[in-house]
Amino acid sequence: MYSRELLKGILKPIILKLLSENGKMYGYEMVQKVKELSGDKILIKEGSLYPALHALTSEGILQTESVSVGNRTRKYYKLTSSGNGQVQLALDELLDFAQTLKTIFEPKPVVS
Amino acid sequence: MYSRELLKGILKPIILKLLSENGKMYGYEMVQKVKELSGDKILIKEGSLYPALHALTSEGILQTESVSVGNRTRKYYKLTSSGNGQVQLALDELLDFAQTLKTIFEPKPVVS
DNA sequence: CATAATACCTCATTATACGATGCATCAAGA
DNA sequence: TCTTGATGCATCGTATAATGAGGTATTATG
Repeated sequence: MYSRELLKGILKPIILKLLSENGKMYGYEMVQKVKELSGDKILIKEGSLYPALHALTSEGILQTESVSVGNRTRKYYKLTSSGNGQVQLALDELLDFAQTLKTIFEPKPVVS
Repeated sequence: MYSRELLKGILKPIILKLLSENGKMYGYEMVQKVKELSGDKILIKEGSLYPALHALTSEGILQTESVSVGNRTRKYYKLTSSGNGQVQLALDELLDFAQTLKTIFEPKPVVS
């Protein structure tokens, strides 16, 4: 698990990335998926995820679809067409950011 | 420039990285160096930098040395011996984080 | 029968980067 | 000479987003 503040700013992009690749997912599923993708290093908390999903929905980027599974309700999220158009910019920024971090923190070889 | 929140959590590690490689630096110099290293993508603001430097100093990780340059005072920062021992963990975390981001956001090749 | 996993949710707290602001020196050009 | 931009330090209120703690309910497992 990374230090708390490092994760700021990456939650919404992660959601967008997941949905752009998988079409539709529900909250609990996203938590599991990110845990798996990150090798247990990023554990999204429900207290973070649900507010983020609601925000993206009210921004018109996501839309929901509720499905009953037995007696439980499962709420699927997917990108709106408007959301679809905005995803690539967010993902590009994150990739670029990751590359910049690598460049900065790459160990400088010791001259021997 | 990256979206504001993305930069949370990377400022102190950046400072540690700079000092571990350059021995001693002063604040203004760090701002320029990061700008250069990041290709103008990370512009550290003074309102962020100086409080961070002070915090690291009061945590015993950095120590200062004031030098007069003409009529101006320049405040150099360097790692304490205690700080030196803690640097590697922080830098490793950031490198690891950068790699995780890359893994997550790497474009998934479209199967054609 | 109890516990863990599934599945959703809200809200106060916390951490940190930023903008605005302030002060002062120095170099360069109009 | 005057003004602008760069150098160089600093403080402080604001904004933002992730978290922890709390809540409710269903389903599977031992």
